[in-house]
Amino acid sequence: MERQKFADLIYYLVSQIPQGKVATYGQLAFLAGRPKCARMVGYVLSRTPSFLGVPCHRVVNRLGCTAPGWPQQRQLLLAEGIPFFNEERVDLKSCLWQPQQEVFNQGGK
DNA sequence: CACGTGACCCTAT
DNA sequence: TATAGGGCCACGT
Repeated sequence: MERQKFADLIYYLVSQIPQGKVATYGQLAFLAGRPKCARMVGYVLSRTPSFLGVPCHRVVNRLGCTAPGWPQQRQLLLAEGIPFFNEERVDLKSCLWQPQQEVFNQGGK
């Protein structure tokens, strides 16, 4: 089941997003080896059972907009200290997760 | 099988 | 930064 593997990978990647940081759908799609499947990432996350404990609230679109129809996401992000420009947008400039940082950490920078 | 939809993204203006 | 148009992929009808 490629799709299930894709979903698992997305869940894994999202779970790696540190608190106080956010990632974009395109970013996750790229990391999952499917740069053109940002929509799939959104689809997968939209159907992610809460019992999996995946912090999907740390995922926003490339403009920093929170998911439509899910106002709670904003509160969750605010609770982690993520600054908002307005009701729908976060300040990606200062909160965007940069996976390479993790690589550097592991490599012993 | 065709068509519409969606928690998206890229390029051009 | 905002809008408009096109592309992508999986799913439901």
